[in-house]
Amino acid sequence: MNNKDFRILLVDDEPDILEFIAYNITKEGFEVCTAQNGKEAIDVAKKVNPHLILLDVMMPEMDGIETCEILRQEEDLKDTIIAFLTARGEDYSQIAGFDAGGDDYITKPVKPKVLLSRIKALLKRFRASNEDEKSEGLVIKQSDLVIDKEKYIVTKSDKELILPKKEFELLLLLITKPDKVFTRDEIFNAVWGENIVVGDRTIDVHIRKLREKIGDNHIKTIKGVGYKFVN
Amino acid sequence: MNNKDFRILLVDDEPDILEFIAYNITKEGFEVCTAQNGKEAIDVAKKVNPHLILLDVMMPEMDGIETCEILRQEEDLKDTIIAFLTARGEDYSQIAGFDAGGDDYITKPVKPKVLLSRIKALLKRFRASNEDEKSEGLVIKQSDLVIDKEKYIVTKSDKELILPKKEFELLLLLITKPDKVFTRDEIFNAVWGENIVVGDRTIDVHIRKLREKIGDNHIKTIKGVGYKFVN
DNA sequence: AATCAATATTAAGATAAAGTTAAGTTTTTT
DNA sequence: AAAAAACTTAACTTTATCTTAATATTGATT
Repeated sequence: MNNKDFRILLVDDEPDILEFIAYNITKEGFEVCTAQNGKEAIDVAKKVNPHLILLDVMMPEMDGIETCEILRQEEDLKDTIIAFLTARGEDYSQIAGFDAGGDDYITKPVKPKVLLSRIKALLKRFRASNEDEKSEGLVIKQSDLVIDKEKYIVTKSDKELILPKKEFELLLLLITKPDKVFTRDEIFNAVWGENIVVGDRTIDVHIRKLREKIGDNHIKTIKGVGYKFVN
Repeated sequence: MNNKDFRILLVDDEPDILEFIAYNITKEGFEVCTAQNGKEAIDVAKKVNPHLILLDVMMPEMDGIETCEILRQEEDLKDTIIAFLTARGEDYSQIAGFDAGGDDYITKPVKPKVLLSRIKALLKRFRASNEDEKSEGLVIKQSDLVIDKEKYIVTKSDKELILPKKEFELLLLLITKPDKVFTRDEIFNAVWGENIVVGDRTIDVHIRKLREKIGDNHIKTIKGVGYKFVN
């Protein structure tokens, strides 16, 4: 997949910024479209179905957060990555942004190089998850476990287990690559996200609950390294 | 690439802060060096060529912004990430920081966990560009041994061996260059890290345990020089 | 062959990492 | 608004792994 196959929707109310950023990402070969407010953004998004939306938080009328929440309800856009553009110091918006379904936030002013590096990182995630889904389908089977990603259900030898979100995602992560050791950092990034900070023992507690439900012998600890799923 | 392979230069005029932050990032295994002013920072940066510089903005004589501008002129430091440390509310400095070539800013006071999360996010960019690691095969084979880095497993003629972290890394080091003699210093630097001090016999004990598991005839002692892996 | 520094061997002690539990928070559901 | 569920934290326990220390062995050098 080439840069030119990625559609990026850029939303900001200031024409200067719009032009500046659009220029820089166009130069890298991405396909860019723009919108000046939340309403327009939603219209354009529905039409072009972009892979990535760069969404300014501070906008008149409908702000970025609100726009994001509406975008997230759109079924077609569920795979779209949404990154917020926020002015420095707007700590609150960062947190709220994640609640609203944002995947990342980028603080303005941002240097073109940095921005592009962030965009590429985000799109890499897209590539990765896209390939996963195609190759693996929505149901994963490993030993006595069947995981249905869509239904959010785990079946252990024909018994249905209902796992809370975090436990489910943790299991899903480990099980996608059986035997691979996932470091704590990898797990945090994948399950909690890069910018969320939680205590050291949180992961252990979730591992424990998982083991309680799927059996002790599936998740193995490699002390000082991480955890892995084994059959 | 391991945390201990990342060099971080920390610059702040207040010894307390210096010590506090240094303590916290050292604990995570990063290699840290410090400087108390802009001039010193430039000297040290040239010498150690750090991956990341955490630079306090408010410093007597030469402030962080100015220091950054000078650092940015250094050819060797063009890949170095520079992040500013600023007190909350110093609005101006943040903007100026980006003009000066900074990549990020972090507001003080900062909680250790948050700081570390930010640092890891910044260094991830480095890792990403340095990504030959992944393509560089995760499995190494030598004589009857197969080492799987991803799974953290060593297989000796179809028998799985589980090696603890230090033993695994030690074997990995030796086996990447069969027949090369690694001195004790080289081994310490690679497996333990530059700043960790352990007794002389520690290495012998690990070698012994390795020999116990993979067979006596693979690791050869060159008295007075070091150890090497032979087939 | 005697010497001596370097390495080997062991087992015990120390340590850092992970496990456990229960009590707080927060979020979601009713 | 109350209740329940999910998540996080914190204090404490356990354990695998690492280090040390004491003693033995090796092998180069004279």
